[in-house]
Amino acid sequence: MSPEPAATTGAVPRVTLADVAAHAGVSASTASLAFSGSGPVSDATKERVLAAADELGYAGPDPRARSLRRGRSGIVGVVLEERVRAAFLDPVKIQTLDGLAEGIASLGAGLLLFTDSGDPAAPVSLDTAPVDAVVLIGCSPKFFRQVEALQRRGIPMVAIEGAPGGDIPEITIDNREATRLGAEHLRSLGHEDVATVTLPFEASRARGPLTPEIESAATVDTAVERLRGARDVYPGIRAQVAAASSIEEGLEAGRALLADAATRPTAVIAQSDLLAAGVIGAAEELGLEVPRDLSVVGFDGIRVDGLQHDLTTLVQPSVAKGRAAGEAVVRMLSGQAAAGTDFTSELHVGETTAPPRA
Amino acid sequence: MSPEPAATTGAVPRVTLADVAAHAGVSASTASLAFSGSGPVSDATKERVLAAADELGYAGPDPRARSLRRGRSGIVGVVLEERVRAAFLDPVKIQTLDGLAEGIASLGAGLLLFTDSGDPAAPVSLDTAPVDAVVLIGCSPKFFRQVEALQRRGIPMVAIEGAPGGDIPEITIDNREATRLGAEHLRSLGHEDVATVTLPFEASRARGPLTPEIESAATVDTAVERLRGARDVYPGIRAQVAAASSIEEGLEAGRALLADAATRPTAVIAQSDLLAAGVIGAAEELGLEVPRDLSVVGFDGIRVDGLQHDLTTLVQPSVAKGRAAGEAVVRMLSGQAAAGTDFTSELHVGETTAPPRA
DNA sequence: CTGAAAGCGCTTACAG
DNA sequence: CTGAAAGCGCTTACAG
Repeated sequence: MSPEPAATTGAVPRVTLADVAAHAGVSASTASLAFSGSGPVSDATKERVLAAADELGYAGPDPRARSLRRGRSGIVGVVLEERVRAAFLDPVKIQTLDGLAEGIASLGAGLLLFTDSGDPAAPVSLDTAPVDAVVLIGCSPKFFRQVEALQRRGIPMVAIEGAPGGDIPEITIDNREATRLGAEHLRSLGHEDVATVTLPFEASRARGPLTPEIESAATVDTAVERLRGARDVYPGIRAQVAAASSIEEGLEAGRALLADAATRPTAVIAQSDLLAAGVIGAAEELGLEVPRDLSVVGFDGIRVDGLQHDLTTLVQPSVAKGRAAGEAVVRMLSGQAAAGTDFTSELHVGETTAPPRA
Repeated sequence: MSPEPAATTGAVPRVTLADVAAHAGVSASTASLAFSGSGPVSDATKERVLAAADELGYAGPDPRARSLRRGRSGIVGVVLEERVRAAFLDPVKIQTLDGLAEGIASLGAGLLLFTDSGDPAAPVSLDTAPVDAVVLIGCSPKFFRQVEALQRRGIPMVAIEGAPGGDIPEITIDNREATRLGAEHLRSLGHEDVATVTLPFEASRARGPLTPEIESAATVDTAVERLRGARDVYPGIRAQVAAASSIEEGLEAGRALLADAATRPTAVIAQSDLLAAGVIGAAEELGLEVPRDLSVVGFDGIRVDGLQHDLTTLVQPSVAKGRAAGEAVVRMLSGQAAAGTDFTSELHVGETTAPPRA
């Protein structure tokens, strides 16, 4: 015989606005007004209602009822399509999320995270959650069905880099043009033999030299566009695919690219700052000095924690992207139209690029 | 005269379950059953309802109405008390959040993030959000009022390392004992002259040598407890306070501690792995070799991206903490009692500790 | 400034 | 297996 649980929660007696009104001797309408402050109530009445609430232990209007009645829940959904720990390994995503929080601040709304929980049997379905709007970050078309359902329900949506389908406003950046800028910078320094380390081309995240097969199976636009930008300047550029955006992966790719002195490029275009930091690490392991022996260009413009170099990189407006998405959502919720935005990245010339050794 | 907006959103005509039912020629109850699948409906009827829904463009029951009626919203609130970018700089927090997502997976609930949006005028108030439960991560007592309101409403709460007030189950780890273990390891190797790099002691995040003033104004238990653990073994230990848990801060603190060869300790106890990585970097800058010239102990047991050393550290169960919180929430929501958990960390002896040079 | 009434859209006992 | 009725707890025109 096992003992009964010591105590159960949720046994709090439900007090409703009606109870409070009755206790205060006013109508429910008046009590409601006293709480919302959105109507004319005499101070005396208001105080009486608040006192009654206090006596009964009433904690304010039930958000569920309020949201049904008002048609708004005060919640904005954010879809990430990865596990929390994977999504937040990417500093750009974190900054974007931060900007988003800022962009919707005026709504006083919370951010409801939709991620892969690791339990395939328990998917939180986007379309049974009480959201006022949804922002998709880096999502694949696999959400098409749910996206469609949300659109039918009139829920405003915005996508940040991804192709969720539907006619959803998109927030994008100039991946190709920006990378081309970085490549041109290298060419203007005199580099002829340049290699690139790319982001994964698809979810399976193969690692190694880029093959036509990998390229034709690509689902990640960012990697493809940045590669195009590099090819605009160096058409036959050698490419090494990383399995993720991390220093560790950059190290591995860097080793693969730099190990053989005979085939060693004089410069590397990394598709992210983390990858660039790894490439620099690999160079240092081999006794190479950056930028004297190897030039390295990154992408993102984040501060890589612990990296001592001032990295030459394409600075993308990560926070602004999120904020723009948030502002678009706010606009749509107020009944206005909202369009996407295509942001521009800037070349920051730091101290990791220089002319090649003669 | 400015032009009208091109198009407004939200103009979708609202289709309700009643419309669908009418269209299918059944009652609302039956239509409801057809969607929820929780009652006996003939296949023929079900199909008719679904077909009607399709024709009318009905995307399924409105989550707001459903949550009012059912008394559950399917949302678990997570309070972080920082900006998104600050909170997610900490790998331990990310892992904890990941574990939490896992722990509540069976609920099929989403995680509603409450963070500082940067806009003080627009605080998302915890107590007007439709949450079924709330998990506080590293929160200060400043939430006491809201916490109380939630308790009055019978909303289950769990705290992970923090002192939100109230009689909320807490998930904690053995900060003091674990650090003591690390210190004992150093002592057993023969170290006499040991210093420590601590986490911030309060929100203002002063940086520099630890003073009695800083210590007495401490609000962050973690830093205090880990310091105590170090003092259990090295009572007069010299302490340098970092302004955050990062490699960069570890570098700074490391430089301060190691620059002067005359006062240089033979070992450093860092209160986080990121700080430890920074201390190692500082040592290497000075031409010191780890562990030959300096032993370094970390805390957390995360993989520091790009760190080449196998760090000696106290491995805390970050993911398990989150999962435990999630499971406690699930239990409470099913009406059972839930207690807190105090987790134990383990000493991992890597390759960054060795006997001091003779 | 206050109250009576309707209704937000759904689900759930309860009959049949 | 299906339907009629009540009600989740609130807010909002509408009268007064």
